[in-house]
Amino acid sequence: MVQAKKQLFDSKLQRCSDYCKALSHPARLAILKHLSEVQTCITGDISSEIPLGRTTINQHLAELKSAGLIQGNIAGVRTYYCLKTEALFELKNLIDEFLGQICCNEKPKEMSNP
Amino acid sequence: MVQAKKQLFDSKLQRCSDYCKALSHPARLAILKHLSEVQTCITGDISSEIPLGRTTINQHLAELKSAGLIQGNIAGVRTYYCLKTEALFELKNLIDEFLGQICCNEKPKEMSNP
DNA sequence: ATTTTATGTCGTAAACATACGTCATAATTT
DNA sequence: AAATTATGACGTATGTTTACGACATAAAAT
Repeated sequence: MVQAKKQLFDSKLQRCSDYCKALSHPARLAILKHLSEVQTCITGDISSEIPLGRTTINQHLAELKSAGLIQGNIAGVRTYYCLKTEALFELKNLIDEFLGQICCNEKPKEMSNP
Repeated sequence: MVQAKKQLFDSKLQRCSDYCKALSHPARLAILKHLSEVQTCITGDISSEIPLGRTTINQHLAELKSAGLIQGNIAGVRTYYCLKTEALFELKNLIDEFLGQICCNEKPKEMSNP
């Protein structure tokens, strides 16, 4: 395994990069956006919204699910997907914290510290 | 080209996913973090900080450069790298905007009007 | 002038990601 | 009971990323 080198890094950097990876394809961003608009919907709705084949969408959904950003609830023959807002907040916090550390000050109120 | 399908998506989603892709490896996050701590340094410093071979680091540096997140200034035999803060702010804004749209309200301060 | 140093370029193997077709299956509908 | 529908699982071709060794080159040090 060549990619095992990822394990050598700080676990916070790993989690942050994993979330970023989940966001690293426009189809996945479009899926998240669509889910936020309709709250919940089935796979078929998503694949008719987005210009990719159904199985490709399914693959992207599986990735978002394994990143923890969405969840699927099975109801008979359908699976209803929705956002996992806790994870989206965690992601936001991780990215904000990272960017705050390296550049964009995340807490512009705290002027009184080295 | 299979990946040409990316072109079918909204350009803002594309830019956002491209930035996220640049952040999708812990080595690249570690490089950005190191650069923020030392302001500027040469390739060799980075590859002794980070547990990967020099050419691998070079590859990651090239990716960060092509994403516009860092720049390298040649001085004799050395190349001094530093962060490009404008790009980091743009990245922050894009991600904040995206996450704000889908979940985490991005402007909790603005209760009235600009 | 020769050696050392810092970096970039090229090649490449292995692993992963992307995109989709086909098949299997289980719940509805007819 | 048979047909339809929605989805997941599997296979696979092509493309991309990751990781690194080997070589090239140009500046600096000796």
